[in-house]
Amino acid sequence: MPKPETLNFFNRVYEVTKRIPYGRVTSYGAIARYLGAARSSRMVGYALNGSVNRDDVPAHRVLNRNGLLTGKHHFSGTNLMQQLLESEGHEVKEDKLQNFEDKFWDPVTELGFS
DNA sequence: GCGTTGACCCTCC
DNA sequence: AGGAGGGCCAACG
Repeated sequence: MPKPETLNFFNRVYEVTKRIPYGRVTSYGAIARYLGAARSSRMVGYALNGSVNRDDVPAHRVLNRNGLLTGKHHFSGTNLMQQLLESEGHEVKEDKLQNFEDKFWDPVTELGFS
């Protein structure tokens, strides 16, 4: 995360989201904690709403704490988010990612504190 | 500048 | 164990 001061909340969310490795997923709360705004998890989703138009931000790799595809409704197609996840080797059933904890990627743990 | 809104999360019945 | 409700905080109108 370069220059946190000059980057607003949205851009910081983008930076973290872009660093999610292929085949891994994370949660809104994890990103929020990494940004130091543990109570602003809703804003993470709000920010991703603007980033979904950006093709450089893999917003489909961000789920809620239960591994549920809560934001699938904001994608172009209803099942686009699920198909993107399935194309990365994930297993989605009933809008919920299977084996979520195993594929979970915590930026605080993986990237460490900024 | 105030009131509403939300791709969430935690706590309490 | 499961559901309902409140809290948070930044962006939007």
